[in-house]
Amino acid sequence: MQEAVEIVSEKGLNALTMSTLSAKVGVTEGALYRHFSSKNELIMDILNDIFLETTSQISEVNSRKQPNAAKLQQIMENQLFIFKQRPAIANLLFAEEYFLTNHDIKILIYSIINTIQLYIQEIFEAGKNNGEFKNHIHPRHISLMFLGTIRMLVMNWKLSNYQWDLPIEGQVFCQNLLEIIEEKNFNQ
Amino acid sequence: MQEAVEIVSEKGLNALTMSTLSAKVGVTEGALYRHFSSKNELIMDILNDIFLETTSQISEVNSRKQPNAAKLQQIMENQLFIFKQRPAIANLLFAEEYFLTNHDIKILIYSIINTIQLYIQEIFEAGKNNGEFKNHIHPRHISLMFLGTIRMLVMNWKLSNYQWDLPIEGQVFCQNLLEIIEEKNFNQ
DNA sequence: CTTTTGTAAGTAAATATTCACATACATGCA
DNA sequence: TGCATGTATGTGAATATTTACTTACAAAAG
Repeated sequence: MQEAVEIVSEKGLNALTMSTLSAKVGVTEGALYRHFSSKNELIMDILNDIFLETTSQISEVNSRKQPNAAKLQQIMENQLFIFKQRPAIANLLFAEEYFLTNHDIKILIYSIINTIQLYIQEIFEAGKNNGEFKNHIHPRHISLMFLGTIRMLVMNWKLSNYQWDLPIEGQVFCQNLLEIIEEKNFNQ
Repeated sequence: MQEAVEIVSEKGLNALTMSTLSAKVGVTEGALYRHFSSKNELIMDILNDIFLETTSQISEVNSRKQPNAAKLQQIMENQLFIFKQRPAIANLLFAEEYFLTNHDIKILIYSIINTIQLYIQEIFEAGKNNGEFKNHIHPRHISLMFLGTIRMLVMNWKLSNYQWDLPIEGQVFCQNLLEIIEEKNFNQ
């Protein structure tokens, strides 16, 4: 699974075939089928790992006692750091088109993104309730914009051939968003 | 080209093969090669059409004499309406992964998205300069968030099996964003 | 001795692309 | 009008390659 993620990171999802994977691992294709009944199962296992890793990281950040603005900044930083180190994860999470034909994978990606969005949404909700953020923001909308920003950043970063630092740029964006929605006279 | 777009709209980018396309058009595969030297050329021709259509529409909206907020709303509405009617266009524009291996197509998609973002950015810039939007927004950041929101909306819409109306939901999001950045005491 | 894990060599289907050949049709010429 | 010629457009069959996956058999390990 690690080698598979590496292939996707380096050469994109299309380069991940049972043939290239077996070559990279150093076994025959048949050997792969001893461990994964199909290529889809392999991908779904990887997606499940990503799911667990991501949600555990977000909920860890969420459990810390600190302003909600700080939580959001840390989540974006963590997430972009992961994408920076293993771009494959962005490829897989945002490749809904690629799996349009496969119902199971579509459902899985859907639930992953949905879960992440709900986490973010709750943070905005909490910040709105304790007066940290302005009262007229809509947590559901802002959280989707938050994720959309991450996605667009990653896409631009890739299209620019990784010429700038993803996490740093992400911090700038996050600060800008927070500036707009933060209540000026808020004190913890 | 129209039939190709339809295939992508209905069954995704992976379903677009010279075989399926020729079957849909009602000719043989060889006939397709009388008009397009390769599959990539076909896709690039389609992308170029999308490019022209999109930018002409945006600049038409931009030339109207009206508040910048209204321009943004109209652009989002137009764009989501196009995506609603021909989801393929979203597939193609946002399929950077798919074309990771093809340099020409990557460059083309890059320039399309870049151009669109610059248009949006200019509108935010104008709104900032004439006091319509708050002074501390960053046009480059906001425009990227604007596009990210559109993209995320389209993705959610697809993953939800088109269960809600895309343009209407887009309007709600747009109004929310504008509420946050609009200067309250602004009068044209 | 049984289960796990591997190999080598296949499979059928799909892929983009090409080729020799056929038809349709407009234009130019007698 | 009647005929030749060139070009655009199509056919049908074949190409080599790649794809995910399978099967018969062997080694290894507990």
